[in-house]
Amino acid sequence: MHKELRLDNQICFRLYSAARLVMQAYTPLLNELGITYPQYLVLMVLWEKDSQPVNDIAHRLMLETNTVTPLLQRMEKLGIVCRRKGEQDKRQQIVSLTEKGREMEERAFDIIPKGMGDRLANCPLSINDFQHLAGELDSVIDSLK
Amino acid sequence: MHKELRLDNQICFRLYSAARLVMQAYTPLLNELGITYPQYLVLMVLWEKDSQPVNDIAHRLMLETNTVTPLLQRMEKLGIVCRRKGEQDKRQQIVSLTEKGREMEERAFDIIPKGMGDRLANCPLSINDFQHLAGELDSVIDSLK
DNA sequence: ATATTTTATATCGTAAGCGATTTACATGAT
DNA sequence: ATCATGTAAATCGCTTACGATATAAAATAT
Repeated sequence: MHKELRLDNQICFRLYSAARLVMQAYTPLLNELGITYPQYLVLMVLWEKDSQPVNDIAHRLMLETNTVTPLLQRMEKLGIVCRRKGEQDKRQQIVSLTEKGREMEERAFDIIPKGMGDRLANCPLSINDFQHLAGELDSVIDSLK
Repeated sequence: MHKELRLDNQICFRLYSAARLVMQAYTPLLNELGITYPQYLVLMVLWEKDSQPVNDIAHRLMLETNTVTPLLQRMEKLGIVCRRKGEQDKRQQIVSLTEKGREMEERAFDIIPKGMGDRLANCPLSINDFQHLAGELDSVIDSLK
């Protein structure tokens, strides 16, 4: 029985569980908008800067294009983004928000921050703790990406 | 442009990315054992306590049985666990390690801790930082599960 | 004892993720 | 200019996740 191999000693299991549980907390809120968490991530990327090629979106999210392409195809079906061939580089697909996608930012702003605040109300961590956590996660991310 | 909706301000995106990147770091190591990360989690549960019903494994991993059942079916095909009906309660499936599954603990011990240590060598966090991170993640997990 | 409800697991459908390969276009080399 | 190399997306196959539903056995109610 090796203590290194005990579940309770695994930082990765904690990351894996925390990520899943936080995504689950988002789910009912995102359902009101009719989107999933990864779709919400794509929207945040596009709200920040509209009309980007698939590759840029994938890099920003640290995902492969073979994950992002089908994601964008589903979002196109939902009518929240549109895709068109790049003009200088015809290999690219430039992804842009539709009017519906743009309008979702206000709705998200009304629903998500408050909703997540409520869900994390009984979490004992302070704003400071969360900032600290963010920094530590950034260290892990930077050293692995 | 709402700063609350910026990707950089999202603790959840960090958790999601860190979890994926750490799993990716495990992948080449687990490939040597011929298993995936969730399968490794199941093995850790069974190495700790062999012969458990599906429900107990699912609870330990905070997963639903409809995730764990197919996972166990694949592991059975790989010959690392076996499943048999519960004797007192015939609804249960008792999952046990095979000889192959039991032997994998030593191989995992030879490969995983050292391999992950190497991969995180350039991560600036100390042992103390990791313990602190573990505590903060536990707070998030406890308040959401 | 029989009917109702709960519980344990399995099945189905859909959306991610990701390794491997393919296709179309662009870029650089000769 | 032609050919080789590189790059952007897309496609394929497989494994998670998870909501919803089904099925069988157990527990409870009447």
